[in-house]
Formats: sequence, structure tokens, C-alpha cells
Amino acid sequence: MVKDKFYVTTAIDYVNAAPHIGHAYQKIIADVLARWNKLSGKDVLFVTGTDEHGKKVQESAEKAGVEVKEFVDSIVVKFKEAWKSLNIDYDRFIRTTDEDHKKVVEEFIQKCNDKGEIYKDKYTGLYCTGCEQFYTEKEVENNICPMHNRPLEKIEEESYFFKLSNYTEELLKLYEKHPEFIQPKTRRNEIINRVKEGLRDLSITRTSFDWGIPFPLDNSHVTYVWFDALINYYTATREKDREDFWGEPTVHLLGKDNTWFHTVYWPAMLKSAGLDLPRATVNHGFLTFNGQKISKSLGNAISPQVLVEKYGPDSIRYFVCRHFPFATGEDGDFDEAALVERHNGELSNKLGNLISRVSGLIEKNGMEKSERTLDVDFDKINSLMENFEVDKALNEIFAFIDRCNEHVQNEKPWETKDKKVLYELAEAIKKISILLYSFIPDTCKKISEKFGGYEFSFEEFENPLVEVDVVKGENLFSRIDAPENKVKPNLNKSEEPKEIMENVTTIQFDDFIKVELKVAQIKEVEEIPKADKLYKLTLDDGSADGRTICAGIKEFYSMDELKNKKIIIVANLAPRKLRGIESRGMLLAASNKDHSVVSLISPDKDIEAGSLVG
RNA sequence: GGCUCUAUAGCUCAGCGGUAGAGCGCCGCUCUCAUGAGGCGGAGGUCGGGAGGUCAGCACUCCCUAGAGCCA
Repeated sequence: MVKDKFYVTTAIDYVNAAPHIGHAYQKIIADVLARWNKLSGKDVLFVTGTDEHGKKVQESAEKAGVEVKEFVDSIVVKFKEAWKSLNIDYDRFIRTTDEDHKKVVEEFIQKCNDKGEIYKDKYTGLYCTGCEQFYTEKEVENNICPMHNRPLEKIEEESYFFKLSNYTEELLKLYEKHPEFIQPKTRRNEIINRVKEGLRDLSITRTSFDWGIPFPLDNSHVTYVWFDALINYYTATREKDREDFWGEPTVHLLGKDNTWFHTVYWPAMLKSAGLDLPRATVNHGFLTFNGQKISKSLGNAISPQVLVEKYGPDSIRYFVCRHFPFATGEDGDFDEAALVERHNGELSNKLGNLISRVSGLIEKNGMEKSERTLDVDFDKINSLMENFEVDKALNEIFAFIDRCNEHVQNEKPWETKDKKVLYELAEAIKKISILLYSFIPDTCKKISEKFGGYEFSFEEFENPLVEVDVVKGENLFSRIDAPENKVKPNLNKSEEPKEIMENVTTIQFDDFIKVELKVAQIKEVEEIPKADKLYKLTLDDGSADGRTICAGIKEFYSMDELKNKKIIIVANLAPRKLRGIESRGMLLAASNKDHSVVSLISPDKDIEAGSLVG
């Protein structure tokens, strides 16, 4: 039986700047879609890469004083490292400087030429020698260069042209017949309206630089950007055993700035060469970062690796998939406070905590196969994924996690010790982890290991859980406690990326001094009924009334050890009720990784209660 | 200027001809298996403004206002 195929591509990034979160967003979605389709049992091809030709790259290399190839090699490394840190598991990283790509481009152009759709003519444009750049008549007023304020020269350059004008009607028919070819609808409308105005032929060669693929019909010309870059998608399917991925299985992900080229030039080029068309293009919006447009300098500072170091790959993958409506093509803001909120509220408190409580209960009580199951609507989630609505799919999966937490609450397995209920919960966790695997693979592998090491596939999804011994082990997510610690959006232009970088990974002094630390002496220690970890401490904090706090150190200190001890407390922490007792503040203590050792922080010399620390 | 889209709770967004929804935040209650976790409940919106068609509009049509995008 021939397996269904799925081929997903990302934009190939221009190597003039380092990778940033905007690039990463698209690659993460592509990786999630690739993984999801693999779980469905499909044959999947996932290709990403870099666009390396052109005048700007040539100039950047010259500025850096290195050979062009050497220059692009060094940038490519950065992209590959970024994708590795985010667990982007592509099948091929294609570069437009790859030999097989050059060959495919040459053949492609030959085919278009055989059809008689390439011709030589004069390219006329308004040229500014200051900018070394052509302007269109729409861009300038009275033929004056907007940068240099001097007259533009009308220059004629020899160029080869592609007869794009032949395709106006065919393209309109394509959009009509296959609405999925341009998603979302708003982009489709824009393109239809523009194509209706008619198409001009396309200049496809240049002679003003030579960093590119020599034009096969005339080596004094270089192939210009779109007749080089777009073809990468096809090149990647010319490898052995990958031929069948081209056409119906093909889905292109791209930013909305590239929509025109992918939905007009590209299908026309393919038709001219006599090749099949991709099934769909998904044209997504842009991200801002903490409310700020991602400029080149900001982009350099917020490298994906910096964010991965700070939050971990799964939190970032989860956040961008859950927080932005990918399929609607809307723009979104990568706001670190929102990321922390979702990390704590959804990954830590809902998912992490569910697994923590269930695995702990099973470790103590064991589980026993049950015929009852907790059900989740797989078909609904799968159809959302097929429509690229990854945010809504995650919403459904997390609604199921909520139902599991409710189930724990309602069934009270810590009282009943009901092994069947625990089995039902473990089985639900297995389903959850298979559904989430595409989004947060590292975490889901850990979950599988805890619950017997099942495989990730939608076939396995249907199978009952095998009963195994479970060890609670480490928490999957720790909470992140500093949501204020982020880039401020009101940066002005003079600020260097370096400062931004510091903002990403550090807190400002102003933030630190908001924390009021004080010396306090423990006056009384009391047990709290039914609490096996908490003491109620009455403190002398230098104030007339003193204060009461609750501290989870019962396992580590006896009541006698604590009495009269001087400690450090966070004095201005918002009060919180624990076991009905209002705790006003928190004491400082160090703990090692597995919390087997907890050590209170005390002043080194004797000093009166109420003294400030800082 | 032309075309397209968006406007719903404090925030982020679902919904879409038949009694306004979720998450977060806020307020109250509550469990103790669990990570300052979990659960239950509450406050909070004349669904940007106006007109029209309908038995019935947040949803459809038109106009206005504001914001965004596209114009090779």
C-alpha cells in the first residue's frame, strides 16, 4: 500500500542577517505540521534552507572582507544552530548554492525556454548612481531620487524576460478552482484583485552583479532572484525517492510579504515548465517582539538561542503555536510576559501538575486496568491541524487536560486509592502526550518514559495503556517567576543591540530594589493541623506587631532548631492565605536540585531584627 | 487615491440568524494527591457608531469612524 504523502516547506531565509524569532515562528509551525503528519502514518518531507544569491549578499561579504561563499557558510551555521536548539527536525537544509539546485534551475529555465516563454529585451528603469539602485516611477516624484535629492538617470539594461503576461487568465482560474491555494482568504482577495489588473512580463536576469546562477541561455547574465530561489522547493524533491512529494502533497509556509511571488510567479513558472502545482500556500503574519518591530539590530539581539536558553525549546514552541492565530494570517506580538503566563498557567499548573499528581499517586498505589476511558475528540483536533489552526488544536488538547484535573478532583483517588481511576488517568496522560508530541517533543518523551515508554503515533493513540510501575521523578516544568524581566518596548534608535541583549537575560537594578529583604527573628514555631510540610512562624521583624508567615520547611528543621533563629525574609511579598493562615512574606532558603537538602539563610554576624538586607 | 481586512469583558482572542463565550487578571468559597499547584462560584460587555432588510442580528446589506494590510 502506498502511504499518503505530506511535503511542507518554509521560506528559505536570506543570509544577510542572523536568525530571529520571526524566522523561528515559521520553522516551528512547519516542524509541528511535519511531526503531526508523521504521527498520522504519512510519508513526510520537511525542507527548510537559505537563499544565498544576490547583490546584497555579495556586498555584505565584500564589506566583511571575505569570499562570498565563506561569508554565506558562516551565516548558514547560525541558522542551523538556531533550528537545532528548537528541535526543528527537517529532512533537508537546502541552499541555493547547492550544486543540485543549480542544475535543476538550469533545466527549469530550459523548459520554459522550450515553451517559447523567455525572450531578450531591454529593461528600462530610473537609476540613481548614489544608491546604485533602480526606482519605479511610482516610488519617486518628478524623477528625483528620494535619498540623494538629485535627478535619476533613465538606464536601459539588457535582460531576459519571462512571459508572465500569458498567465493572467489561467491564474484566476486556479484561484477560483482551488481556494486553498492561497490561504488565508484575505490574502487571496488581494491577489485576485491585483491579478485582475493584468500581469506584466518579468525580468529574470541581471548583469550588474555576478553572485548568482549563470543564466543558462546566456552566461553574461545572472539568474535573478525568483527564478532561482522559488525553485528550491522543487529541487528538494528531485532527490532519489522523493519525486512523489512534488505536487498535491506540497504545502508552502511563507510570510505575507512573499505572497505575491509564491502565488503568481511560482505557479506561472511551474505551468510554463510543465510541472504540477503545490496544493496550498499558507501566508502568515509577522511577529513583533515585546511590542517592538523586529528590526535588523533587534533581530540580532533576540536570537532564538537566547530565548531557548532562557525558556527552553518546548515553552517557546508551545507559546508561538498557542498564542498566535497562524491560519488567519494575523500579526502577533511575542510578548515575554504572555509567554511566562502561558508557561506557568498552562504548561506548569495544568499539564505539569496533572502529571506530577497522577504519577505520584500511581507510584504509591499502583494502577489496574479499567474499561472506562476519558475521551478526547481526536477527529476534531486532527481537522483543526489539517486546516493549520494549531492554536485551536492546542486549545482543545488543554481543555482535555482540564477535564483530567477535574476527574482527579471528583474521584479523589488519594482517598479511595482506586487503582482503576489511576489507570484511567494514566491512559489519558498517554493520549495527551501523543497529541502534544508534535508541539513539545522533549517533554512528551519524558512523559512516555515515566509511563512505560510507548511509541508516538496515532495508531498507538488507540491502544490501551500497558500497566507499568511509575516513578514520579522530577517535575516537567518549573515555574518562571520573573515576568517583568524582559525587553522594554520603548527603545529608541540610538540604543545598541547589546543593551537589548542584556535586557533579555538580566533584570534591572530598579527591579531588584523593589524586593524588600529584612532580618527577622523566629519567636514562635507552631504546627499547622493536617499540614505535613508547613510550620506557622511568628516573627520579630523589628515592627511593633511582628508578623506571621507559613514556611514549608517542616521536613528539614525541628521546632527547636528554629526557635530564636535569625533569618532573612522577603518583607513586601503580597500576603497569601495558606491553610487558612495569612502568610505575610517568605523566608529565604537554599535548596539543592532534588530538594533533599534545604538550608535557611541567616545573617553571618548577630544583627537586630528588622535590619534591611541589600 | 484604489482594493482588502479588522473592531466582542481590564488583557489576549473564540463565536456568528434564535437568552453574549473561553483563557488570563480580579473577588469569594473549597480540596490536600500535586510545582505558591487543583476544583467550584462571582463580578465585569447596550459585541466601534448609525441606518436598512428579517418574526428574530454581534452575525446579513449600506453608510460613517478608527486601525492594519496590499498596490507588481
